[in-house]
Amino acid sequence: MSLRMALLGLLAVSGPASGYDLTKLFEKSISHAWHARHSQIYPELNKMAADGLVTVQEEGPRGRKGYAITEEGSRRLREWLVGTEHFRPVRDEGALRAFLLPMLEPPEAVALLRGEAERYGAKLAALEEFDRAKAREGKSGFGRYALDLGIRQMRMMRDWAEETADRIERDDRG
Amino acid sequence: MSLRMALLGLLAVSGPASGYDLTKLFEKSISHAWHARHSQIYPELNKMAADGLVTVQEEGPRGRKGYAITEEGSRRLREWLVGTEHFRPVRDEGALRAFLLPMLEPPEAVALLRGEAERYGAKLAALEEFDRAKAREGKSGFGRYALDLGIRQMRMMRDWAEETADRIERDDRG
DNA sequence: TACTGATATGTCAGTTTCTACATGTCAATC
DNA sequence: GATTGACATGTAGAAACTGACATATCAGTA
Repeated sequence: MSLRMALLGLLAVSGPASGYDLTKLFEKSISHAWHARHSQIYPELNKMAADGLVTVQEEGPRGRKGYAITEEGSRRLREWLVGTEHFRPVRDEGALRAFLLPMLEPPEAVALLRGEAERYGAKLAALEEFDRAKAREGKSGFGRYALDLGIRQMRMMRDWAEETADRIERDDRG
Repeated sequence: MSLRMALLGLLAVSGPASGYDLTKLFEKSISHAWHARHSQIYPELNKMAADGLVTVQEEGPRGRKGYAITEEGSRRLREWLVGTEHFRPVRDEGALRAFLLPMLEPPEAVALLRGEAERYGAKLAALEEFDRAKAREGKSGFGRYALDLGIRQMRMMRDWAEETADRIERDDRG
């Protein structure tokens, strides 16, 4: 269900798009929240078209199909959002690794954490740049709340990794 | 691989445990990072035993099997941790919903966010209590870094939901 | 003209995960 | 003695997801 809803959301927010576009949009806009490959997206779009949630609006060069969300799709998305009890549990390998840190020798753990802090910092910089670009384009308000969340997540992870590395070094020496 | 490594980590940290224990430990200690049901855990433990990563140390009442991590299991876990090239993408339905908020009318979005803020706040309180209990038991240092991360995550999500609800209300009125 | 890289869509086999079903023991209480 | 709830392990079918394979077009450039 989540993939369907993510695709409907992207179509609603960004307007009509092809499977190829959606694959890239996933990467660019919500990769820190949900992830899907083209091998999952293409079949799903076909099923969604069969179920009347999207329509093929135009056919472009290279077999391109432009999908658009339907009334039905929009209705279903809103229902799902308001509906109380989904909540697929989080799966975050980065956080899992954090839990497993005690298995390593302190210097190894510190090296791992410094590396992660760097990666999170890079991702943070990319998201902040994206945010600035959106601000310049004048796209304000509603659409940027998720981006704000992404930025907060990356900043939190970076700070945690950095501070935990510091703490381990301090405890190791102390 | 992640499930295997999570189970090895739990066995290493908490000592020998049964599938039943591990199911509850998952819930209690790393549910905000990784999740698994007993229907996934029991078969995995059997496979891990066949692969020599764990051994059945004792057989208790009601068919209980006490698993312990082996040398080989410990080695594999450390290898996996240090090895660079994993990074399963994050899947977080809460964050996905954040992205989809623009689909709702402002009052609906605000109600949704207030509800989530409350849930995150409750989870935060539970983790903080767990942390205090650990501190009282004198379990300090290394083992608590993951718990610290969990606390930061819950606080971040709660604050984001609360502040975003405020912003939407402000924008809606303004 | 040939090559390269981005665009574009698909399938398939294997792995992971979810939901539901299924079974039985032991301790405490009524 | 019967019931209840926590303990304890499993299976099976379906859905979601991954990684690799497969194919073809179009634009720009060497």
